[in-house]
Amino acid sequence: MSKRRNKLDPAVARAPATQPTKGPPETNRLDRIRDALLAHFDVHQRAMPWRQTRDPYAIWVSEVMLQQTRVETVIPYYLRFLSRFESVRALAEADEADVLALWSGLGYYRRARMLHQGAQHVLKEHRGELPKDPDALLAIPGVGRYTAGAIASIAFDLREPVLDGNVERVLTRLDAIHGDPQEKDTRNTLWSIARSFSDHSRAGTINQALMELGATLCTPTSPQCLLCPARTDCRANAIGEPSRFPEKAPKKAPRVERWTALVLHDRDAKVWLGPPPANLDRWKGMLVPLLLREGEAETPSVAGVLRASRPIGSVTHVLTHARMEISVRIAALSEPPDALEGAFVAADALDSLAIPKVTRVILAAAAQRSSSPDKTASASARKNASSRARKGRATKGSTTSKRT
DNA sequence: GATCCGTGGCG
DNA sequence: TCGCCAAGGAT
Repeated sequence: MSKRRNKLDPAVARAPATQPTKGPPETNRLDRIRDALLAHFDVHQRAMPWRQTRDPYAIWVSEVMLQQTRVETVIPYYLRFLSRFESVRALAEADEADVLALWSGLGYYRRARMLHQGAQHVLKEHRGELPKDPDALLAIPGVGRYTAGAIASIAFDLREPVLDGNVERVLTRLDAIHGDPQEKDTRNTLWSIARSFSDHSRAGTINQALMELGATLCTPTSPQCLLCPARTDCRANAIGEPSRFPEKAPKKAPRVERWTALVLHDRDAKVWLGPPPANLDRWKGMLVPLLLREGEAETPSVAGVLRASRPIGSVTHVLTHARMEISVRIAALSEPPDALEGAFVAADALDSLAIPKVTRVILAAAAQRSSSPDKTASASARKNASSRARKGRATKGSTTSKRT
């Protein structure tokens, strides 16, 4: 009974639920909302590259990239990815490192690894052709209930529902549904309503219209109800506080992780990069500087390099569930450390490698604070570092840095 | 069912 | 400045 629920003020909650001015049954309300959504979507939908194709593979790629990621962010990645991997077979036969390289900067890198495995699954089990059957789609690595419904409805015109964050928000508002959508009962209710919406000859378009509405008008804060095609049928709007829905539980604070990053550079201004340590699965398959978690013993050879290094500052990198406080140290080395997988990499080669943002953040900090930046950073890294120095501190968004 | 996984934009 | 959160899925 400790669940937090935002009980509506009873007096407010009793407000009349709009419409039935002429007493139409609920099925007519559903039809009316669907028609209004379709008419609005047909006119106002945003242009997106994956809306110019019916290739199920392309739509699959777009749906995976769009998981927890905004449309504007995805577009350039999508175009580059499809240009490089034009088919299921091309993706399946690629090296994982190349797939991750094209995913660099997009985040949630497990999506890329699963998509790669998914392509191998489709090649082996379905001869490279995406299956239509929702259950067969669900069996593909990285494809869950949402993505299976999206591919089935958008690529194959099947009457399958989708439920993502947008649809969840739109539906809880339309029916003024209480309870955290993460709870099973509420979730089942929402899937059921989503299914009723998708039971239509234009299911794929309706699904996209629901998502588009949530992304453009029915936004989390300050929704633009006056412009909404479904405003007269929306119960949250009738109540007067649409942004009260959905009733999500507050999020927990991210844990703090303390790390030391050891930036090793050789005489040619190359920087050592290697696989992340075993206790850092988050960037598995990608390349990072030497990273040591606080409290964990280092090998003798690393300890030696660590003693020979000097501190040059710290950076903070914020992720969804963790906040990394990273002490950055640098050391000059003539040869790669023994018994360490990895290599010295030229700064201008980073763009073709599988590099997470944290690598760029650490290298930029090291380049900026190095006593001889001309030898340890590329022109672009110096530019980034100096522009950050001019601003005085934080780079965009989630990362801050400071001198020690 | 709870936790974990990246990054960028915005109010 | 900082918290919120986005076309989720796997474990």
